[in-house]
Amino acid sequence: MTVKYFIRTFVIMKFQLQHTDKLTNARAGLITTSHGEITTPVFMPVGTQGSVKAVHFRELQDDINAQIILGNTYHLYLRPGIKILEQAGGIHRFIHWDRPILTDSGGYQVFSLRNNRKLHESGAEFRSHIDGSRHLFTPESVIDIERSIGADIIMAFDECTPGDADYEYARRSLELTERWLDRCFQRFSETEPKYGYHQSLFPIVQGCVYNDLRRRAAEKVASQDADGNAIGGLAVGEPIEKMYEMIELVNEILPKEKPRYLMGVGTPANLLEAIERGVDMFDCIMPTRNGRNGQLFTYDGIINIKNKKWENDFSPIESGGASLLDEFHNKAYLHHLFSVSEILGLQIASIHNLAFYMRLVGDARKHIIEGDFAQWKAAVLPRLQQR
RNA sequence: GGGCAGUUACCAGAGUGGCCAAAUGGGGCUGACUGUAACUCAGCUGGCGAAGCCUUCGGUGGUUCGAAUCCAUCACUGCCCA
Repeated sequence: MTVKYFIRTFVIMKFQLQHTDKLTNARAGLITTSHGEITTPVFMPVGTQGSVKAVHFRELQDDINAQIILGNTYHLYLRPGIKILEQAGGIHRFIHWDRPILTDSGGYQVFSLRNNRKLHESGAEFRSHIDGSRHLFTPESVIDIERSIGADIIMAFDECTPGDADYEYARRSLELTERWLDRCFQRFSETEPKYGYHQSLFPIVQGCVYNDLRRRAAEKVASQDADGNAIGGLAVGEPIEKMYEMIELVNEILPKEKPRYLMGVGTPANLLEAIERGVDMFDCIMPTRNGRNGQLFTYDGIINIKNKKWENDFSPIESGGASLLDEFHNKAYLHHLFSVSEILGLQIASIHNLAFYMRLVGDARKHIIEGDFAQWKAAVLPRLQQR
């Protein structure tokens, strides 16, 4: 391994808005980080524990062409732990990924592990899902951990409010998130990156499905003057139309000159709807998890490769698809791999789905630049959703 | 030729008088999955249907109000002895 490969100049993250669609709020942009550039709209594959499940970094880079991937603070803190990550010289060196990385804070685990944690003013007390041990996450400790992990973009510690929360719960939850946000920025300003490159802290808009809460949250987030801003607490049980409403409302307030990151979303259709409403960044486990469970996303709709009807379909996985594997293998073979539980099936399906997501947001970008995004979206949307 | 054990749904396998269309696995079919406790989870898997009804536990014939379960007999399978 050449040392040169990992030497980085210290670049402060910047966002350049390259094109804005005339008919919609869709945008095309360019993010610059110490680990390279990211064109937007961008989809970020999720690599929770330092691995995008079932996908090697070579495929991630050369076939899928992921521009940035995610890691998770809660999971990486539990295993391998901060000490190992520091000894390794940070997450990039540890996993050998030289492009940008973003870490989620563990705020989503406050939501998804809600039976294993208690919320206090000071923070969230988790019981490890692995061994039941107790761990206290505070805004301060989360920033410290994210400094040690060393991602380019780090997320504020929040409570991801469930989509069906009542107004009172949502209000209190938001107020806690806002107090935590101040503490996150305070700690962030008191500490330095550990590995010689810049880190950006993104605040997160919560507020559930309530207009006044979302508006207020967006104003608070906008006032931080962060390098980028995130919208959280969506696609967590609320009706889909509410999600789109909230994105619209929040994006009227979030600064146009900063990237907007819609956390944890979503389906291919969700992505296009959100891009249309001015979102620049996405992550979601859907292409990988659903891929492992046999669901493939294509421009001709959603297919469940486990279904009997693919048993003798020798057509390509996706004709003209984004991954090299799409033409290389046929549906009958992938169906076979799933029916005999071969690991290769999970790999091919994950690679296909991620490559498809990359292609989708890449095509969206292309049409934003060419000026016919709305037309393209209208043509493509019904096909994406058919089965 | 003799002795012993066995034959249950696609497969394996529980059930040994009514609560049995029959446990549980596997397989099969379908569905779900949105900042990943997920190669996971859910439903269906004799037939028709809403309830309910109909046909099943190797075959046949019995006993009994009632049989996968008890008896007789036949067939087949496995193991052991000649």
